Amino acid sequence: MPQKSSTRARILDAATDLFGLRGVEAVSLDVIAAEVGVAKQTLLYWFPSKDDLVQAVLESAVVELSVGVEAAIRASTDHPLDRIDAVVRAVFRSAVRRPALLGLVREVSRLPAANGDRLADALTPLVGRAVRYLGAEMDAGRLRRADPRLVAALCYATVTGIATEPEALRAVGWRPTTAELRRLRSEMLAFLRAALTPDEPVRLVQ
Amino acid sequence: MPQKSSTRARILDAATDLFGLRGVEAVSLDVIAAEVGVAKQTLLYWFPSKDDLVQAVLESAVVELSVGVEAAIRASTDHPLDRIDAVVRAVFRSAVRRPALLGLVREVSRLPAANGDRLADALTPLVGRAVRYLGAEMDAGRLRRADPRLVAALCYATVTGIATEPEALRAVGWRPTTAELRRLRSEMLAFLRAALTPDEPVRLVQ
DNA sequence: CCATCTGTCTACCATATGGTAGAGAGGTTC
DNA sequence: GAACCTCTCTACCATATGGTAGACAGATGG
Repeated sequence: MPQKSSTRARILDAATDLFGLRGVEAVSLDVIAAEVGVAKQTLLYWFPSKDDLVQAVLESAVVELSVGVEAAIRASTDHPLDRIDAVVRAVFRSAVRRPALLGLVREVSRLPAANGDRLADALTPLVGRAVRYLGAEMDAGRLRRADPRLVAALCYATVTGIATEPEALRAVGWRPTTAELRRLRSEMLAFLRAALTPDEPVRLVQ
Repeated sequence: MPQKSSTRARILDAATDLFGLRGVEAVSLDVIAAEVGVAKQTLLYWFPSKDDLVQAVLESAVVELSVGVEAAIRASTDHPLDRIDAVVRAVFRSAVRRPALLGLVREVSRLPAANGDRLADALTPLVGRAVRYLGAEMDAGRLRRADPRLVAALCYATVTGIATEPEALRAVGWRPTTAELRRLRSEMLAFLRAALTPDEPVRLVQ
């Protein structure tokens, strides 16, 4: 069934980019169908409703992101600073290759409840695992002591910041080149590392 | 003209919240009108088109955010770490009081060109000023040396991270209380401070 | 007391949207 | 070769959307 997979995959692909870049509610089935070069009803043949399409897009996006992250984790040393670094870099690579992916993540909080909930079911264990990992490394003294959930949120914010900032900055007139982006990423990682490294005198703001 | 202002203001208010939380394209004029308790045509009387309404919402949001930030800057010491701290706190206060505000900012990059461009015209000088300020403070050795545009982006990411993370984390099962949020904010500010403080040995990732 | 102006409304309209019904083309199986 | 299956299409449909036309109520002012 080569034809079958091909059309379905092309629809999923176009929908991922359009949903991620413009927002789920802003993109109509007609637009997606036109982009793929197919009748809307062909689209509805493969995905019986828009909700089904959204669901499929989210699931494939999670898989696409996870694959890169898992590989990066396996390839990294076991020091948490290196591991976090590797994960952030992996997500960054995904985001550069496919800006829509993190756009989708950012989109989650405004999804209709049904889709959002099912996605939450998929993500909760992943986040839980990360939080437990960070907590254990803090106990071992290899990360600055803090609420591990906060650190997870900080990493997430850094990553989405790195990945979606260019887009936002473009809106205020800064159009970074690829080289600038790479440097920006390195500096951002250095900041993250500085923020997470333990045993440095930090003036806490109470 | 008390009646006049009142209806217009109520429309602007409801539109700000709905656009910011659900996205501009996802919210119809009917929904806004119903929320305000007024006929759609009353809304179109005050804002001749949806684009006009969006524009007005963006402008008032920029003003609302700027007022708090400017006040925080005036009230802070002139040390950049304190000043950044004050600005971030001010934005955070705005975001807690009105979660839609940062949602709108996040929304900018996917706005139709006309609105996006006009907003960019309003924001570019503000961002430019911040970047020049950060650069000067780095030259004076009071901030870690880096690309000031990056630092601006980092602060922005931190703020939107702080402000929109709760929403995103709720989607993965963590429902932070107000107290947790406050602590989370403090820790995040400490991280930011640690990342920006100069003269600390930082292991740079090349 | 008439004219005007302001603000809100009811009644429409053209278009776009998500979705249904069903036909037909091409291959596979018995 | 007839029945079936897979895939794509054209033709619709009900609803929702942004927007227009114009009526009506009340204040204002000469």
